[in-house]
Amino acid sequence: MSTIEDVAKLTGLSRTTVSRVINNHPYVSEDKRKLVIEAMNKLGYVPNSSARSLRNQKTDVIALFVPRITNPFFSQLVESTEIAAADHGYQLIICQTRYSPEKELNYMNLLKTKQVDGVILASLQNDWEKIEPFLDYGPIVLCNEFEDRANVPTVKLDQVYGGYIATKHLIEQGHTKIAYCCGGYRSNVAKSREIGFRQALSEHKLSFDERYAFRDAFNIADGKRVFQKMITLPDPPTAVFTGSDEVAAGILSEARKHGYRVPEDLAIVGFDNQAITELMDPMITTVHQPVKEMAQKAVDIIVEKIQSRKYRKKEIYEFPLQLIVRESTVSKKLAKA
Amino acid sequence: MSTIEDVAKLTGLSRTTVSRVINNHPYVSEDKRKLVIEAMNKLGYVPNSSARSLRNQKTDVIALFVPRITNPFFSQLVESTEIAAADHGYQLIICQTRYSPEKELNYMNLLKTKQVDGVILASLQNDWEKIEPFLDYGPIVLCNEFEDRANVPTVKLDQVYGGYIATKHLIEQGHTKIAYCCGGYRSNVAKSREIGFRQALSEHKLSFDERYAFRDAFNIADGKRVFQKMITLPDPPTAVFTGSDEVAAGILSEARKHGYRVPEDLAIVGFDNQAITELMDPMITTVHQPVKEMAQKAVDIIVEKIQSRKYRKKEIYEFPLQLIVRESTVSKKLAKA
DNA sequence: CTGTTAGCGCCTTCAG
DNA sequence: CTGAAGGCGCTAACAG
Repeated sequence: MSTIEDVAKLTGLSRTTVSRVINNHPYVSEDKRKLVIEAMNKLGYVPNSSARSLRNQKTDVIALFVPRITNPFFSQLVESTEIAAADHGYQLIICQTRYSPEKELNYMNLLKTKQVDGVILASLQNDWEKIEPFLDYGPIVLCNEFEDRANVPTVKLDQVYGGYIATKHLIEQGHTKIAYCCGGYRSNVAKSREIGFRQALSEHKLSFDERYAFRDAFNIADGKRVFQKMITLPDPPTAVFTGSDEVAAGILSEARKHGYRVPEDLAIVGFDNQAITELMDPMITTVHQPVKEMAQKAVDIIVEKIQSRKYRKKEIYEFPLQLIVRESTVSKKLAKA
Repeated sequence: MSTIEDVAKLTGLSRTTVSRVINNHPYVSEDKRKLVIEAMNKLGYVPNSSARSLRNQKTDVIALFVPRITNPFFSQLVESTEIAAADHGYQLIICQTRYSPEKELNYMNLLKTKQVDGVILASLQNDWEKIEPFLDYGPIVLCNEFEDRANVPTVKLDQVYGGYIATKHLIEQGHTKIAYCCGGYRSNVAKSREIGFRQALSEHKLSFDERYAFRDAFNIADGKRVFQKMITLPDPPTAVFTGSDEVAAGILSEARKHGYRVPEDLAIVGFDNQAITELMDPMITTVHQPVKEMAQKAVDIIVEKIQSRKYRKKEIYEFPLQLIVRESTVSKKLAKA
């Protein structure tokens, strides 16, 4: 466990000079530089990062908050964020809030204790007022999730539009009884999709039926459960808009089990364009989200904020969403015609 | 950004006493303790973690190496590891090697620079000889992946048995032409499964047919590709053993597209027991891996090693695997009978 | 171009 | 029960 001092001694130079070599400073003669590098190799010397962090007041680590990493949307986000962060020389700490405000707040202390240089929030469990004070300690960037009151950079997708195009597509297939099936009461992502959903409805003189609304569907099991409930309804819907491909797949699988034909008896549209959509039979119509671009942008921004040290400015970066029509909404014969 | 000094001044006490309060030391009078806590709250004081790390020679961070986090097996592993780590008061840094030995080696420097207290390797891209020297700097635990020459704790699953039971099951369904379709030439996980595969074969007087072997299948697209190749074979297999549910799903989906009936024309067995196996039609027979238990154990061990400072002892912890029979290997009528 | 010096914020002997 | 002082390893003035 050699230190800079050891290298200095071995070369007969000062710690300063060694430090200069480490940090690629100019004004070091070529021969001394070589001498130092040689000594570092001989000793297997590597700078201690805690010492550097303490001295430089930065850790080169950022934290990414997600509810659960096993949600494929978020694992994609984590993957892309990790790659983008590594490109900038940053390590990534994963914080799974598991939808708990307490856990989220607790992880926020990473910023206060200076264990990370910045935080990317891909989900938000607390009121913004609880989060805002942490801006005293470092930058926060919202990525995916968003919040009107948040005075920070936000990288998001146009979820209203996403809800809109998916629903409009369903309406254009002739459906009038369309269920709404999303997850998260407090999430603005879900709220926006609902706005888009309602917008498409009202544009076509259809009204929102609260009996068709399910707002607690996150995963496959939820999808199955929702299907069960739906079919017990007096006048069941003929189509369903969902907030994730997992939910859509759950509904689809349960529908199949009950002998329902998709899309003839029930049309289903998913969200995220996960791999599963192309695996299911029928393949699931969905909304593609440019996760990679969003993650990349979020990292670019937080890196920039870490340097500029201006944290409290609201800037919105919005990426477009795209409907991908497959078989779960359009009967195969028609689609192939 | 207050420091311990600020708290000391505000209370009129010394830094030492404040430090004692922070670290729950005994021998601090109750009133002074309260005084300090009050002052900390007033100032919003939180200890600086870089300074603590430097002083204490530990970071309370561990690194987890995975090839890619979007592989559902690994995202499950990450999820469980993060939770277990948090329970022990550790943060988790994610290192995606993307199957690159260089990236892996590069991330290993986290140990050398003392940015992390320990490393959990869930995959291994380098020869052990390249990894071993890092044991000078901290503990390494193998989790999932393993290696004979590795002189470190290893938490693994009985992959030989996994390959064996899956293959045996296929044979018992009457198959004699069984394809082997796994990922990773260097991975001992894959190698072990092949051993189990061959073992089942030879126990039933069947021989391994190299034409039926595909060792570069990792994901859905690979599965599709493999199916295409398989059906062009002169005497194509009637069953296929795969190393992951994604590959199995890819094969299944492609088979369906080509009008093959599963399991009648082609029986398929997956690996991992991912959610997708119950979503596909037919549902996929697979091998369940107790990921959560494995992750939990790996964290327990690395935490213990960090404390004990003995890194170079080989210990094997093996968890059992379990065959889960579904529809992709047993025709529905029979299964329901 | 190189070295001396003073901390970054914290904890831990060692003395009271 | 409390405090003074040194140092973890590194870098950035400030002098030469």
